[in-house]
Amino acid sequence: MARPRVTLRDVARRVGVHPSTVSRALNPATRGLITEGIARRVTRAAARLGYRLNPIAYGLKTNRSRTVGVLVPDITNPVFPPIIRGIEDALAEAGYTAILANTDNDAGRERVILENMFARRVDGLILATARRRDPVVERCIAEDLPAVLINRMVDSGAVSSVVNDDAFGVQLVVRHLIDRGHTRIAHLAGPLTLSTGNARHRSFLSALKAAGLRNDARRVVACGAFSESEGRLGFLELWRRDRSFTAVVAANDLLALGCYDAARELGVRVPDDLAVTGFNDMPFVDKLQPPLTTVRIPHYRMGAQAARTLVARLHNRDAPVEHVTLRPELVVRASTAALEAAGRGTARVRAVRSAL
Amino acid sequence: MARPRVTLRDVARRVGVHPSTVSRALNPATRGLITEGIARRVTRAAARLGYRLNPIAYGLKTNRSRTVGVLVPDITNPVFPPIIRGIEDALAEAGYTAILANTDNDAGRERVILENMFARRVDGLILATARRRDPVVERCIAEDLPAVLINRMVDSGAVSSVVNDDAFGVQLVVRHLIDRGHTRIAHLAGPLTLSTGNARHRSFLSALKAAGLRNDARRVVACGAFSESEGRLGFLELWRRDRSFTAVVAANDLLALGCYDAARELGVRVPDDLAVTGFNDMPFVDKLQPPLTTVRIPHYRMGAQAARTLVARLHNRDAPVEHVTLRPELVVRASTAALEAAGRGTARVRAVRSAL
DNA sequence: GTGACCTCGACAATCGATTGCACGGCGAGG
DNA sequence: CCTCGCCGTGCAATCGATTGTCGAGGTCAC
Repeated sequence: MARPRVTLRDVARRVGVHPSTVSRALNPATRGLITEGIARRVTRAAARLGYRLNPIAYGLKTNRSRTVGVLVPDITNPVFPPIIRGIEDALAEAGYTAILANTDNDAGRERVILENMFARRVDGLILATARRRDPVVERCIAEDLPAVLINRMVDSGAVSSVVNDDAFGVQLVVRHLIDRGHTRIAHLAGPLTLSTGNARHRSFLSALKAAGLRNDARRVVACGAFSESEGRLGFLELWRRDRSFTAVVAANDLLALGCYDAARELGVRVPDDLAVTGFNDMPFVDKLQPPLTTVRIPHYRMGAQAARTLVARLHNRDAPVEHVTLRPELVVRASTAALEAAGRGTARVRAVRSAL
Repeated sequence: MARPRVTLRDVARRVGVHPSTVSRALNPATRGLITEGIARRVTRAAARLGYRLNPIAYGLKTNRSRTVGVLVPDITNPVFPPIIRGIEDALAEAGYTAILANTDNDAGRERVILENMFARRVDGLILATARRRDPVVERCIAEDLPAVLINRMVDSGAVSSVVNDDAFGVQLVVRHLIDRGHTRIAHLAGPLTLSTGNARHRSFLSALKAAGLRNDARRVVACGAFSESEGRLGFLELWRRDRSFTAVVAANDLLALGCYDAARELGVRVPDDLAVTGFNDMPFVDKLQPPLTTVRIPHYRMGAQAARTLVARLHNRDAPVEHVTLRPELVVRASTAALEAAGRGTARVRAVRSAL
């Protein structure tokens, strides 16, 4: 039997005071208004009866739901689960609950979901879906709903965000490749409409420049999406344009996977003929053949940080906009290893090419 | 500015009727009580004003939250995201929202989370965490909270469930191996305290029996958890006991991954010396070297089905307990391919072994 | 023409909390 | 001893919906 829940009145009756007194005694912010003795008796009685605040009633009265909406493109993409765990763990700590939704990067779906979030009276939003100019973000600003972006940013910078230091990550990769003797490095960029794709692309160009390498426009292809199939197509396009590169910096692991596919089709061997790097360090990329050199992003920490930033804003409506950047680390694996040891170069690549 | 939301009273005022009339006109179940003409005017006005039911107020009054708790062990485990998507998509269709929580298989955490779910007044629970005898499930029964189990079952069968047909899946795998010429087949079982580990183990034994193969107890090892490291240890134990088997049926993909690791350490080649099969068809196991033969479980459909079962129960409190079983399919890849073609057998395995 | 019945919608209570306001009692100061 | 002020608590309104009850008005039969 669902025993009836204990309410404020029950506690009040038990102690012999008015419900409002109980409410005040139990609320840390107003507890000071109540005589210490009574407050203690209330607390004890509440504990004994097993009183729990009814969040629904609380929400109705205060118009706060202690609930946060979390929008991700697709939870099935393995970068998001750790982010989500980070968010949920940090939110739980502050007494908030997450409501998750997948947008599939579909603007229509996004609108519906957003509508639903508003209806559910979420106190704030964490968005992993932002485009560089984003209607959802603008709506949040217009409606004055606190939001924090994660993983991506909007160009205007008007909303708090927690992102990976993409520039630093790309730098790590490029330096690593140069250390391995590469000078002709191609880039398989992500969609330039996403801040990640854009930032990594720009960072790639400046990393080349910083190393004194010339930038050949033929060696950069932007993919339409962060997916394996787009990666494959992108690599084929790179290859069609010019085959003189000895390394590819893919803007994320899925694109790198596409490179593997295309390379296999073309008979190009990784890493003997070509070095490939990814970005994200998704689960299992260490199990690929060869294991993928990539950049590990602190996803869990990013999630937790985003949640904390949002909670801070929720507790203090005019906390300043904050942009947190977390440092990634390079994970070297066999897809780029032992290059100079093999003493290989263009000649070898040419041989493969003619064998096609 | 957060414009004030439109309420029932606003609509009522606009049409010139009482709020209760609006409520009834908008609720399909009670709409019949209202004259068609008024009902239409109300509907139109509501649409024009952009009225949206306030779920908080609704929840307070009806003691229903249109919210469902979803407990999974760890969203980071790649089998769960598709399940969760299935759940959320199906729930959304019925106007419900999921609240997700990760238990980490920790009973203490589970209790806290459950308490929180009760406090949030979830209308029902979907559990992917059930042990064969489970306190959470018992609590749900005691409190009369509708629940549906997914992926796992409880021994008592007292709660609805949606599971994969593990027996059928194991049968597919064993038959496939036998077709490939294997007769000495080992089994790396999961924890027997979980219904999946238990069912797959039992099915393995009966599949052997059905094929007229003898069951050698040395060829079965139960792992302590569904993890790569446990899989590795389990395989080493199998190997220590007896090396005459030519194939391993792992109870899930992570265990199979552990087999790959151990095999590599021992110098055993897959599939040339040993066939390995998994279970689940996790993302990227097709990228392993060699790609893993495994059983694909319809995770998304399971999630969706679980949600629908729960919603049915929510709409009709005495819907019968229901156990749905979904059929998996065999995905043949290189980890078991072309065995008989290689004409290999014990002799070859012996050779490898002596080479250690 | 009148009474019984039925239909439709208004009224008001309610869910469980928060919070502005009023009030009673007490201490201090004149 | 009276009054003023303040402190601590009770009172009651409120958030936005649902729903049992009641009454007004219309219809129909006698």
